[in-house]
Amino acid sequence: MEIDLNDDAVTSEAEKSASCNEECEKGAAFALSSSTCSSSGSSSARVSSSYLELWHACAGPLTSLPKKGNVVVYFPQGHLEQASSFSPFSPMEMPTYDLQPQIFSRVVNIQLLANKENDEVYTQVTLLPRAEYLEGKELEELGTDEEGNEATPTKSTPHMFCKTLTASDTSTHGGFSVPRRAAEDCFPRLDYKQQRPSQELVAKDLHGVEWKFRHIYRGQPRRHLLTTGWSIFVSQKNLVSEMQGENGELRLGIRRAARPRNGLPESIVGSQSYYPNFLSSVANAISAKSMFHVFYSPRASHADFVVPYQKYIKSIKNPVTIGTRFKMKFEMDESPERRCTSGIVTGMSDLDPYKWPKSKWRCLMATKPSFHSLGPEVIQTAYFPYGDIHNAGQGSSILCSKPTNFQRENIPFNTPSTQSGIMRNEVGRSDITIPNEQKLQDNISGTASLGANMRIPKDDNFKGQVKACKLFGISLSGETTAQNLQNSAKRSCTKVHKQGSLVGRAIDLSRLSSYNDLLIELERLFSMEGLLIDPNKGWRILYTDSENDIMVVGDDPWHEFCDVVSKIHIHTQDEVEKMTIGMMINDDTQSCLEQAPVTMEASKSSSVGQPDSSPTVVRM
Amino acid sequence: MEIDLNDDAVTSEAEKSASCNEECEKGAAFALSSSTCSSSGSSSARVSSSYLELWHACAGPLTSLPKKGNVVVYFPQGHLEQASSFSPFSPMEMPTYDLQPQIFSRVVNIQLLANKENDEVYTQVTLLPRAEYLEGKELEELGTDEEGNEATPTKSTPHMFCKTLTASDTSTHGGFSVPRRAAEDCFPRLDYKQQRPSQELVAKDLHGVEWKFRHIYRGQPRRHLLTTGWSIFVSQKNLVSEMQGENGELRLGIRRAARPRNGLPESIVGSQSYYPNFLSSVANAISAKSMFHVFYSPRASHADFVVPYQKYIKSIKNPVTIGTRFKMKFEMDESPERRCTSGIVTGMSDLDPYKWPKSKWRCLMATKPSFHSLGPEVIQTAYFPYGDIHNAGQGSSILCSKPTNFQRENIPFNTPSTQSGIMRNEVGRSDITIPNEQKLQDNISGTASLGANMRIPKDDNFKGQVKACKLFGISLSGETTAQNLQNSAKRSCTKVHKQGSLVGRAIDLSRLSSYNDLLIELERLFSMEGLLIDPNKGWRILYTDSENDIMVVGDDPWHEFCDVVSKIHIHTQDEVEKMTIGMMINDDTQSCLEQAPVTMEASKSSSVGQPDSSPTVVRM
DNA sequence: TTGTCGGCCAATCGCCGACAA
DNA sequence: TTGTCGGCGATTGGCCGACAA
Repeated sequence: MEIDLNDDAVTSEAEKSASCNEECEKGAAFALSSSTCSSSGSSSARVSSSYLELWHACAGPLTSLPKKGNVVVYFPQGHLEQASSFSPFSPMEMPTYDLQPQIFSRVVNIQLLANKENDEVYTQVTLLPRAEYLEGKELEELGTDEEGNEATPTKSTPHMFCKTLTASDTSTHGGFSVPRRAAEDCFPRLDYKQQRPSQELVAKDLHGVEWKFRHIYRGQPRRHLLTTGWSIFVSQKNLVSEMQGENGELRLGIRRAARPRNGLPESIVGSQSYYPNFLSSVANAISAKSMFHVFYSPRASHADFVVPYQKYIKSIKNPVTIGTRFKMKFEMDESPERRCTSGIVTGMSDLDPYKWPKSKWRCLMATKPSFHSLGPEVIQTAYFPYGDIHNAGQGSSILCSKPTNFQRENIPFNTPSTQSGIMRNEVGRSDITIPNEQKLQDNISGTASLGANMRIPKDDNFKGQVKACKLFGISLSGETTAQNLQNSAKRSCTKVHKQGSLVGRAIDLSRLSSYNDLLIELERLFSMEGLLIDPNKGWRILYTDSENDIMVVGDDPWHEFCDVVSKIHIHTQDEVEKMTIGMMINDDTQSCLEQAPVTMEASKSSSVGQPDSSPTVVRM
Repeated sequence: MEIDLNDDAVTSEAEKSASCNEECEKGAAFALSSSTCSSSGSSSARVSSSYLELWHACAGPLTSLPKKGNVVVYFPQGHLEQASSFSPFSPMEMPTYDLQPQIFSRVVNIQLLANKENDEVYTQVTLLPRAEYLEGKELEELGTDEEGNEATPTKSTPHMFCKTLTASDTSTHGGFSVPRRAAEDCFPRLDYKQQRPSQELVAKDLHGVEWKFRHIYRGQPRRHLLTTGWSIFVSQKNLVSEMQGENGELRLGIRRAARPRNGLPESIVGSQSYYPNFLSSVANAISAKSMFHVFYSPRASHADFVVPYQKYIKSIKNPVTIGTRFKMKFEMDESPERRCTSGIVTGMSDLDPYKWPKSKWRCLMATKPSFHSLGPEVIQTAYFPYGDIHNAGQGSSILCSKPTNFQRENIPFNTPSTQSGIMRNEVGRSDITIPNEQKLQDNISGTASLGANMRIPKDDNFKGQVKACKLFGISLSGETTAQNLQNSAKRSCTKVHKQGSLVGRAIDLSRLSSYNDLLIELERLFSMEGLLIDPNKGWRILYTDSENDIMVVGDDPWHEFCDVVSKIHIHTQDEVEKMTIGMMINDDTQSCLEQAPVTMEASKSSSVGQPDSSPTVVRM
């Protein structure tokens, strides 16, 4: 845990602020400012700069937000993805109201908020759909004033310090030891002529709640301490606290070392999980040309589903192609250092061509890596920080070289630009594994890995409908395969629902040994003899997996399918096509299906010391 | 705050239980039971009886709930009313999707839950819209089995005591003083030969969390005390606690003196407040003939918007007319006594004739009085316990005399029976005030009153649309009325409903060992010898599982079926086909509908060692 | 029968400088 | 410069019976 101290009165040490942001990846921020405006509610139109800085200090250095008035692209698919991760409903049960995969909107408002339950920061973004923005719209027409114009704090952030809380700081035995420079820069000056100079500090947290501390300068040698009041703060904030200052008083913020499980308040999570139809408010807003709200937790690991329009257009115009090298930075939960990883894009596809054809969601962009549901030993999924992919040379650590000729097998590179993209990779569905290159922490028994693999289609039944190619990934150390312990199957049978029928059946997969067995058994259960085996009869079989994703039956190896399936669905082809709004089935897309394998090969590590973990190249 | 103590092992003192419920209007319930089944999750199909009793103890004596399988009337208007009370959106902004004001549904499931934030009880009701129930449907067609068939605890509730916590009980200075009778009835017997006999008690709260207490008998004179562990419980539960017992252990529940501001968890409140379109899920469910969920907090003051169908029909057929005298009971926040009030109906109207024409919401029924937002001095609004209005002579305190000639002003009495009803009264809109008649508490500066007034239409613009007359009420106070504890079965049996029969049966699956046994038993129960075994006789057996899915009986291994089944349904083949939403694609596919399920033939179990995992063969 | 209190012992809190990394 | 610790006084926790309502 760390602490930031910021004094608005001093604005000269930009580099200090920057380095602080660097260090404050996990911890608490403590800041002091000297402005005198009254305490501002979160709904107040004017948000003080120190509140802004505090919020960003808590959010972490990787968080950037659009500004009011910016045009952004909203991805309902991504929103749905976030919602369904909390919801008992599968995405299949969440109607999409025929929403377009990309919704161009203007940011009417953006509120920087904090979860009262755990002080985690989050935002409420108010969007006004603007149908007049089209994908083809030229950048010139929009001007470039919005370029990179995100609501990040200014570099000229004044005094602010970070300190990782020590055991002594958080124990009940004593108070908080204030680094000397921090106290001198950020606290009112004490009268050092006294034997034990002291004063009372009053600080506000992100909720506006005041905290009082006794600040004393004592000991031999002398040092600054926060004594009375500190222990209460530690316990109330659950042992992890940050502090910020504002409004002539101190301000407190919190950023915990570990990624939050619940970045959003339960009340908001519930709003998306208890009612599977939350997207209808978006549909309503679009038809009524009115606003809608989106909640987003930058600290939680969900991918950004609101993306600046400029970056979106840039990505469209500069599609990532197979073979593109990349590097990405990310934050580790348990380690103070920033890690980097790199790799090569090996494939692209639509994530869900049924419901969201032509969606650019996660195809042209992605976000921070998602580790929250995993132990430190295993990293399953890697996303890309969307903006940074194309920000090479702008201080970003993401490097985008031209596509190389790196290739393997006979994978064609003819990727339609409208469909190209970077796909996430999931270890759980892998056929191959990438060697680990780096341990994340010595004291962790397992080693962490950024898994990366590819799912290989083995069934031609769905040819032309699924562009099944996946991408790659990268591993860092430790090779523990993700085990789905979540097979909470109290039942030995898997439920099967047939479209149109409220009555489900159940089937014991352990008694079957192949997909063929499954088809025969399903045909028998539903008296559909011959109808499922033959794809021309118009039936399709899908399933919901352990992550609530709707998948096509037959892609995975049989035993892996059995491990992850939670429910099987029998649908008519017509119904499946309804999920596939206007998707073109042609040779171009089909070709992707036929390319199978994937192999990857670890490249040499360029790392020195350790900070930036070695890049890994994956190729197909 | 009060405490209930309940010992399942003793079931003989019904009157004690009743008086306990009487006293426990506010406080905590503490109960001890001796059953030995393992801790049950809230999603478990079988809920222990002590959990049920604890829940009801926490909910308070006025809470009654429909049972699974009951037909109810769902009022989206009332639901919207509840939602908008939390929401930043006005009801006007919440689309109603052209829902009918009354939606007839069958209760598929009802879960008794508790708010983890504050232990307040609430329920999740799963409803399946049943369009075939019409307002005009005769009671006779439905039979009377559902009459008063609410899921309230039985009269035979065993040992349970109530105690209002004293200052000493909740201070940090000491422990909890257990009333002697309570300790003797509900706690394991101590060895009184010892000088200071003591033992450790373990209790579970509604969330299944265990709490341990040292129970000691000491002092001069001797008394029972809970010492070690008590103060932690007090602080964790925020100074107000109740306790209940179950499963061979103690159980803890909480019912606070004051009505909760947040009966529902924030996550659920948020789901209705952040998204103004939550009713769309209802609309979707109706069009898809699928289920939807309703959350309801009996302790919060919202009016019931799910009402038993029978009571609804009764109210329709016996409309309250202007001049009807009534009496109603209600709970006071600050006073342990039950209060009664009485009055005369002076007018009726549609509450919102614009959005909800012909709505019976609150016109034919109403609920507990709503005081939560008011100080003790003024009681503004009075609702009627819907069911009791017509329950005169059944132990209810509501008396319904014939309409008197009571009238006031020149309010016309021409009330169409289809529109007549009792309207709530709101002081805020009153033109006249009814004198207060009784102080509720001497130490309250103001006097309590059940405000009662009348709103007089002053604008003829709405003539013919708004029958604006209101009613009023009179404060009585101090009058304790009889308690009507509805008995309902806490069943070890699984209910079976046969299509076309309003009378359900129950079957003890633990006495059966195979599907074959089940079929034979079902045939015997319903005098259907030979009809179920033979699939060609046109009958099908379905069941509702713990996840509320409707499944075919026979697919799962027998013991797993027993674990997850919550209700068994015997349907005709025709009816099952109706559940299949017409999806004619071609003749081929149609064929599978006609054959549908189901016959099963339980094979002999070949298992050794695992008796119940017998394979089951199903053929069609 | 039980609510409140004084007595009293133990545990913890939390402020201090010493000391050393 | 600052993390940890021993010392130690103050506070609180919490068990006991006395006493009286």
